[in-house]
Amino acid sequence: MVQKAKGNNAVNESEARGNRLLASLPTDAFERLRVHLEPISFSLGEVVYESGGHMEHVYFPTTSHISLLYTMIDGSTAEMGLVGQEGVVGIALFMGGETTPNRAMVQGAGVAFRMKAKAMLDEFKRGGEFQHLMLRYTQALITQISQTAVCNRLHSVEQRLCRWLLMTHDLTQSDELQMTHEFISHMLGVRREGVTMAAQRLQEMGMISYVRGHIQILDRQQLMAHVCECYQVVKDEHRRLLG
Amino acid sequence: MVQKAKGNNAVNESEARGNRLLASLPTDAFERLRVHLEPISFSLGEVVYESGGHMEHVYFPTTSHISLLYTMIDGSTAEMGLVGQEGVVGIALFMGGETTPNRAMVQGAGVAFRMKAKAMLDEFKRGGEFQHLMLRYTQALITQISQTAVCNRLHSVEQRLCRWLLMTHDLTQSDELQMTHEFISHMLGVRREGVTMAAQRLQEMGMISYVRGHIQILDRQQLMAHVCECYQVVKDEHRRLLG
DNA sequence: AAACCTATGTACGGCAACGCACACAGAGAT
DNA sequence: ATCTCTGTGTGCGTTGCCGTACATAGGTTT
Repeated sequence: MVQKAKGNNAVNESEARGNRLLASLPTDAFERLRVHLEPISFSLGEVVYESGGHMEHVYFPTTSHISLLYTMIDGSTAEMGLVGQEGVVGIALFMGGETTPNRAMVQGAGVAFRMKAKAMLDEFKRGGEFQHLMLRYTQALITQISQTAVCNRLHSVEQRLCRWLLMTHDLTQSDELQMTHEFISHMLGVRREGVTMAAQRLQEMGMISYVRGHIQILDRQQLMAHVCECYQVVKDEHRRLLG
Repeated sequence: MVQKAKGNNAVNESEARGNRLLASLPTDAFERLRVHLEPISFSLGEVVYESGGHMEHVYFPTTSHISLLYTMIDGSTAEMGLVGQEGVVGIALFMGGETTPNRAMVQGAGVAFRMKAKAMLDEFKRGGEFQHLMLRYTQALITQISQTAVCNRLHSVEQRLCRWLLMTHDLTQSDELQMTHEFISHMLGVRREGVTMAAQRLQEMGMISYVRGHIQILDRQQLMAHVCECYQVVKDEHRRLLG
């Protein structure tokens, strides 16, 4: 579940730079952080942070991606944000809150680099490029969450499924996503049957094809044409902030 | 619409400290900012920031409160957050984004203190208590937006109306809110008729009473019993972060 | 007091999504 | 080869909210 790096303390640079935030750091900042980075292998469904729980690390995903979820008292859930190689999990640590009232769960198996909170904070407090980058990313995440709020209110399950597939595809190297309708339903905050019906329609239109937990993205262009504006808004804002 | 302070440059301290963030500042930080503060009187419906527009100031509301809204291409709107005396409008300026893709609109007429972006940034970059406070507030706002995302997905118009009334009441000194069903419908992202129906039910249950743009909060306890958990989650998290 | 505007009330058909129940099928286990 | 589990398909009736249309009632203007 949690696998440490092989022998030496310093981590492979080009691997760690697979995370876009780490990749954007100037050499000196990266070198300071490097010794504190530790690769981790995440498996699907693993809980990275529990709601309100103590956070010991921040995580910079490279090939993995992580959902930010809220769970209601009655057990129903909905996703508010999605973090992959373009971001970092654990912003509450530098924002000063230490915890958040939501859960972070692995949505795509893969690798992330983690760092102890203190090491991260030391660099953050220098006030240089690292701080800048973390804050700009946080703003991009705010846009994502905001757009999710509005999208949840105004758009159909089918449109939201398109958006979710596109976002997930952006974080995945292959065209095949490993996830069941059931899993997606918890992310979108709808019934499993609702996902099945929407997925059927997308399949009929030739955008995707699926069997038992494997979804193939067949026609990204068509998905883009079918999705609500929310997808592009978040994408554009991310590009504007972090280029 | 925009009224400047009377004679002297420095603003009345106890008035400006009506904003809870300014109130929490240590004396030295407050004194540095003080000369840059300027009182403004906002009227209902006024647009503070346009989506994607240039931001020249940050605003610290005291008696006013401001909605953060997103407007879709087709003109439909929904609120993602609400800022009053406990917060600040314009976080994008210190987060490094300079603008945001959403609009800020006055939802309750009243006063705010504004400050030029540069003056604010100079203090922010000192890395002291002001920076700390702004970041912690931003985290509280993230919680509010996140909870709105989830609430929009999982709760009924009636529950969301309760939440909205309670939040607005918290930012208002009186028990009377000045707003029409139409206005509220744009905030909740539903039809005007939907608000009318929900408001009727709350009135029948004795929680509120209303006539033509005036809503009286009659029984806060009952509203609290009727609202979804989202209200308390946001409230608690805010207290934890900024207590 | 009449005219007018704005805010709220009411009604009707329609649809998307819900909750529940159960059938069927792919994939691994015995 | 059969069993079992998990994932997907389908069919109800129900409900919450939508879109539209129009009626009534406070307030304001003339």
